[in-house]
Amino acid sequence: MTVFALVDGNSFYCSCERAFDPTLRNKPLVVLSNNDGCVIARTQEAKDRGVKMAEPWHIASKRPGAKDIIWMSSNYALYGDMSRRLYDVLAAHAPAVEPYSIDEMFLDLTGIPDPVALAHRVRAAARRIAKIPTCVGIGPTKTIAKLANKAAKSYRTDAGICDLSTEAARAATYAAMEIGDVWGLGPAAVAKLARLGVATVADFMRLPNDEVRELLTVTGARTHRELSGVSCIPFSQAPTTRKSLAVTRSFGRAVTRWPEMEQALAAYATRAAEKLRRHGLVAGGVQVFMRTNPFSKDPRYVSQATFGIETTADTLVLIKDVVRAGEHIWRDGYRYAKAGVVLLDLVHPAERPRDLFPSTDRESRARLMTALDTVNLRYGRRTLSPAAAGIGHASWSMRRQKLSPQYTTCIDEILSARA
DNA sequence: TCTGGGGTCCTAGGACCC
DNA sequence: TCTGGGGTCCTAGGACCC
Repeated sequence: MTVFALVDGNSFYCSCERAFDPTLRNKPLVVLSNNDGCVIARTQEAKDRGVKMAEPWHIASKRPGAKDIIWMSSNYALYGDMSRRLYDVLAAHAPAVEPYSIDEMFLDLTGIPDPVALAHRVRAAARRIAKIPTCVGIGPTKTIAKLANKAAKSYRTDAGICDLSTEAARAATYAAMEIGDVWGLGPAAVAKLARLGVATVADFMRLPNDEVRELLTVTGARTHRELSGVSCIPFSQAPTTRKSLAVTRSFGRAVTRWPEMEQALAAYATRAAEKLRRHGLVAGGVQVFMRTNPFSKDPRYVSQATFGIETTADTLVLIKDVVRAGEHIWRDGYRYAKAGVVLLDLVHPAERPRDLFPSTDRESRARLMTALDTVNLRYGRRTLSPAAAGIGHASWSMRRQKLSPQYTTCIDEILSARA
């Protein structure tokens, strides 16, 4: 039986700022996004004053009661550094750590005699050494650990730790938690479930898995299984290579002339190429997009172009290609609010993708398909062969699946089944 | 007036192939 | 008149995450 913990830095960006400026303690504080547009972190004191996550600051700051809130521009170099400190503290206490985001890390506590005691030690050390207050959620799957973390945050009396390892603990908590609190179920899923009268996690668990799959596709079904205690999202310490990389910006002022857009795209392409080299990767494709402001009443226009590039392309060639693609999708007469450059299909230059589908005789291919079906079903995915599943037509993209990390984790299993 | 900047995965459907 | 079945590759778009 697996045991996972999710450690989450409370109001992480704000806590980082407080670590370096103790006068900010006990004060309402928010950290804003680039251009100081939106609120991306809030202390409890700021939450108490009604500031919402991702709210435009020009709205939130005007509310009565928000006058004493201190705001800061974001400092990602600092937050990245603090994140590494937090990682070091966790790695010193737990057998395995998987960073999930800048402020969240999963621990694999399988086989640890007293996970809750360890969680207490981790929290104390994180506060003492990294100066970051944290909450810890514990459960047999990542989704349950995430939910436990949420619960630990909600019930502030609870010492910042919530353990949902046992069925009994889950039964009590699920009835009290809204379905929207579940990792993986967003607004669209919540709306669909509401139509079935599903409001709490307990309601959700009363639905059969097949029905969930029908309603929310394979991802929803996987979440459902995870909540029932079956671990479907594997723990992995090895950092995965990123698959894409983007440089996008909202313009401070609407762009209406091509030369301005051209300059912006050239700058984005340059930054993207820098990032690419910093990671030691090469790209197989590029996407260029531009759009008008979706919040405005102005005529709307959204367009993007995707094209392949030689992985050896240097920055100047990339800029030229990006600008040419941008010119292609540019239309006069619109007020552009945002544009970006995305590099796709990133790989390490030396890396050769493993060939899962060697051209073989009919019979061994059929055996491979059967093996894939088995594995896919176990991981809550739609089965590979549409014919085998009685589904009308093939919409299954082999390429996508090959690149999917979850698929990769099953490679050995598949290959051994094939043998 | 002012509404972030990144990411991942899944589904659908068209073009094309044998 | 009948109009397959199994596949690849690509684009577009939705949904979700932090």
